[in-house]
Amino acid sequence: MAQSAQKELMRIYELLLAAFGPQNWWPARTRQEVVIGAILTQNTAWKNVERAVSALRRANCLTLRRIHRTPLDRLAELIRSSGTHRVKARRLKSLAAWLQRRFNGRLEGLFALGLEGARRELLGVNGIGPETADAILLYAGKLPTFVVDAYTRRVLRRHLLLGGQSDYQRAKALFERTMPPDEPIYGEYHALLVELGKRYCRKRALCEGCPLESLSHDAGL
DNA sequence: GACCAGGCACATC
DNA sequence: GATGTGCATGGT
Repeated sequence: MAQSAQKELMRIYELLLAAFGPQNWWPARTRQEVVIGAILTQNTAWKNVERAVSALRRANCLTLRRIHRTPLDRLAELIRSSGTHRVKARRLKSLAAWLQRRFNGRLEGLFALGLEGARRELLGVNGIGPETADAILLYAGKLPTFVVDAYTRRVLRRHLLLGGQSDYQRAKALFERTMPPDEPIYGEYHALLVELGKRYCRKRALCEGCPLESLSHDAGL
């Protein structure tokens, strides 16, 4: 089973890569921008995040140090377009304050703890859950941790690689058990799954034309 | 005018 | 431990 799951996951990866091409995530200029974007994109379409990032850039506020020094209300106004802006402003502030306090404002200090240590630290910060933590570790820290989102779980269930109660950890463990810990591939794979979801997972409709249609267990997403 | 988007925290059962 | 709800804007 482990062997076949591995083949299945690699097959899915190859099909998605062939269909969509490399996604080259994360779309950001700096590591701090990745971290900020990871908070802003929570439950939000990326297009709306881009507006918020642009506003932060115009305000010269696209680092955690600057965010740390920006008043909450001002910050919330800058990121309004990303939705739940008051919540996200609080989360960005708590993250920036924590990084300043704990690592003197430097992400290097965090990532130097290694994957497990840095992950534990991040999960202790208000507003950072498993998915956001893994996105930060993978795309900003270049550490090989797999990012699981709702689409990913749906794909795994659909292809019978996971049962009905597929929580975050189970899905993540499945990928990391069956694929070598390769950071570029993990990054590309997650991005491809998001792209798949965006194109074919709307409204639970059967996914006609989905690149995974040819796979045995696929009956739509 | 619904419904959704690259979630998370918190309350409740 | 599972499920429900608030957060809130902009696109379809």
